[in-house]
Amino acid sequence: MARTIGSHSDITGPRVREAALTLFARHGYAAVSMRQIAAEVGVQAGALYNYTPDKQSLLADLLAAHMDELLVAHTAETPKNSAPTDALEHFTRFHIRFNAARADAVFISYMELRNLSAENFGRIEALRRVYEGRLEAILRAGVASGAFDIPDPKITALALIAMLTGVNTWFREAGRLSLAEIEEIYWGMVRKTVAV
Amino acid sequence: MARTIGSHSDITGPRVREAALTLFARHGYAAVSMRQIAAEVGVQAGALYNYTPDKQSLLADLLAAHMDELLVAHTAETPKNSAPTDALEHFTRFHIRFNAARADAVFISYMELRNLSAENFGRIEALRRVYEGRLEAILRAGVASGAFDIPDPKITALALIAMLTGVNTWFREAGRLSLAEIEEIYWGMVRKTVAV
DNA sequence: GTCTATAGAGAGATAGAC
DNA sequence: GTCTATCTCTCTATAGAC
Repeated sequence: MARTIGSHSDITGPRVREAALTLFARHGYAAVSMRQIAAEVGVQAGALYNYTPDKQSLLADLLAAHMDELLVAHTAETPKNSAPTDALEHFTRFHIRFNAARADAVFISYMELRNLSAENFGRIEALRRVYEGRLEAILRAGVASGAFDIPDPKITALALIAMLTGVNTWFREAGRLSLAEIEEIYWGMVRKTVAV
Repeated sequence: MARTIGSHSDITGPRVREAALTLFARHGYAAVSMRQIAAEVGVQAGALYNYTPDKQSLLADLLAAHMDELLVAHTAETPKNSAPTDALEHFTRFHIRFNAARADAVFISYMELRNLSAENFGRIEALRRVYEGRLEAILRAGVASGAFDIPDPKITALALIAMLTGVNTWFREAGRLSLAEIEEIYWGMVRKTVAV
């Protein structure tokens, strides 16, 4: 990769995070060296330290940014005051669509938590619990209104999220099913799971 | 850890695999050194090479052994000629119970596939597909008999396995729910998911 | 079968020139 | 802001003594 002398902080910064995300997802955090990331970006390893204090912070920032984006997008796209069934359908479709568009970030969000410091781990986990809490709230509202029959809303929330996130392990753009078809199938399963 | 001079191949071998399993699950394959494994066992790093040709084979053997155990146990414990609903209930309970008892092995089976050579990866994946195929066959039999209503048995098989395996991410022996209660809740969800 | 010692490669991070 | 050079450490794997 060609490079020029001079100032590139506005370009190089995002490229570093992008390269780290891709490489961490493909080979794992511990297996990727700073030199590999630098090579992908087209700089020398030392230059990376203009953008991150160390390797661990690079990972933590990627995970935190992903969780932030998830919560912000979910808030922005969620209609207010929906009936529980509508809210659950929206959550289902949002989750599949959002995660399918960010396969690498979702992957490292599950795989690389153990490589975070205790403090960073706590921060990321708290954000994840907020997201899980939103689904749980939808389920509880549906139970309260009589729309859903669920013995344990917390467990059901975790079970549904695991089921939906599982799409990422096999979904391929060129596969047998389109994302729209997958949304339909999964919404059908979610709907029946909570049905009275 | 104390150690003695002499021959211990029958003891040390299993201890090496045990230590590797625990450490790989806790810190990740790439982050664990042969020295750490040796220290856990109570030998020097060089001695490990009496039990594995290299680090990669150690991982591959752990994953292959886990998948073999899974298929053997599932075959042994599965009643013959069950009605689809009974077979599905058995699969659900078996999966939860088997995986809860082997959290470390399940974890690395999902997390460390990318650290396998292409050949080892193909071998492990084939075993996994056999297991998924058994659930899919149950679902298809239920559709054929009219017991289940499922738009896409392959996708439903993957979705249910993801849901069931998700238990491992939060289940703790000392937690709010016993494994028996969890089995009940999940069987309730599975039953409704496939219901006519 | 395990030890000690080490070869050889590669890691993360820093210093100083430009 | 990036480079080159390097410090210091750790890694996998092997050799040879016991």
